[in-house]
Amino acid sequence: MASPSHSLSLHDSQTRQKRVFTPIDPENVRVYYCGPTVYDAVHIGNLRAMLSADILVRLLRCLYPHVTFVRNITDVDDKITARARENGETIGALTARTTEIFHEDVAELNILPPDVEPRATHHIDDMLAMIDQLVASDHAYVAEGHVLFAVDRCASYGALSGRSPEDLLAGARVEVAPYKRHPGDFVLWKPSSADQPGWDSPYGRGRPGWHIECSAMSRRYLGESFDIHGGGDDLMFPHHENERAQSLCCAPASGFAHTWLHNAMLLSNGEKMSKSLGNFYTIRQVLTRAPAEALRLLMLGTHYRSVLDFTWEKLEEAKRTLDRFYRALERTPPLAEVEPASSLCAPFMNALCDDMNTPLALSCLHPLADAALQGDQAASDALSACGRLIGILTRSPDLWFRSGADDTAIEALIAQRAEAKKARDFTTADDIRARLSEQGILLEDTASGTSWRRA
RNA sequence: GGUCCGGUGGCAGAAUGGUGAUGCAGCGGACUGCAAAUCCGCGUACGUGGGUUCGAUUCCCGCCCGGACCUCCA
Repeated sequence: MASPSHSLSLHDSQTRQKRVFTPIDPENVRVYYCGPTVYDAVHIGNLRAMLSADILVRLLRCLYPHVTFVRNITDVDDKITARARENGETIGALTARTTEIFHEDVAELNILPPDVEPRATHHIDDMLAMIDQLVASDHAYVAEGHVLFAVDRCASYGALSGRSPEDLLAGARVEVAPYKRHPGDFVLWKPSSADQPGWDSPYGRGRPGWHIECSAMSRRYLGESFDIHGGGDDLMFPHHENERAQSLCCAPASGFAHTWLHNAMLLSNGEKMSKSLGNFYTIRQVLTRAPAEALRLLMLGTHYRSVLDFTWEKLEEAKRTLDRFYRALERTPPLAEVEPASSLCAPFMNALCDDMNTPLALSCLHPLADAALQGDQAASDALSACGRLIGILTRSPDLWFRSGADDTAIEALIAQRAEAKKARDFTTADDIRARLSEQGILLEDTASGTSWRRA
């Protein structure tokens, strides 16, 4: 663990203030993030929330002895039902397949798995128990086979997203169903037809509404109150607002999530990256242009609460930055088992502890790389430790610079070129270098000989 | 229409009521057969109009511009 002198501040979306983070139970910090709905591969915009959570959890693990991180999988949803029908596959096959792709994608970005990854379909009983409770306490009502949450029975409804139930009518995009008492009321349980997934319940065969799953699963694994709940900005309303209302009405004194974290959106050409606009990239598309580690660094180069406009230029720049960092680590290899407690890491840690200011933290890495390039062992150790803390610089420089190339053939050409150089036949030498360059192999002559790397 | 966030050098991107980080790109130099890498040095910015203040990029108000949300969303 890092020195206890680092105190973590986080910006809480509900109070819109940066506050010193104080865990409910310092022995077990509890975090919940909303995970994906598994009907399709995620795009790199979706991964931003996963990465924000990853940085948060990695940091918390430095500061506290134990962290429980829960991130759900939504595997029941009308989009899933529709997609499975389009694809001519079963819902189970679709959700299993896309969950696997999701796991591969987050692993590519070096996003660590959560401690618990509950699936909605495994917690229908928990959801129904909560729905029963809400109906019994008159926070919800049954109408035409639906169970609806009554927003006007929750005094603080709207407190998270900063809107009143009346405000919500202004947008006029609410579904005004005749069975709703208030247009803002939302579904906890809805009836399923024979060709829709459904579970038996006191309200008939049906399926859960979107929001209840997170209330049920966070309660199951983290309790009625926990430390941090996070997700993308676009989840703040309605998803988190509704989740909060459900949970608080079940446990009014709990406070539910003490801190809410919302990351801003990833843009593409100045607009939110989204499936519907078609302006998205998957991680596989990125991998054709740069290692996933470059994408990770790119994303960390903007604060999580600021919008980030994705461009290929930024990806290239991130890759070059990693080239330099890895070169520093190659020049002065870090000693094993270094801890981020070194005083050299203090500016970096302070930046991270200030509401996860990753851009500022990254700027602290450059002087370390400069020093490591000059042979400074402590700087190299610190660079490696800081990098690992945020999930970069985890591989060997050799792997970074030279993986996937045919080193035998390259070494042979380098030997040929060395002969040519010895004979001062620079035309041949330059020709060999040019040929390798076309294959993306870059030669570097040094006093001790020629080394190569992938460009 | 409602709610909220933002506008910083060529680009990206932080901090800050008082000499404005960092990176990339650019320019000059060292090194090199030439490169690459590395090293040294240099330049350029607070959307706009007011206000508060000894002093504003920072705080407040108006305006302009951009983005997000307003029951699909990371």
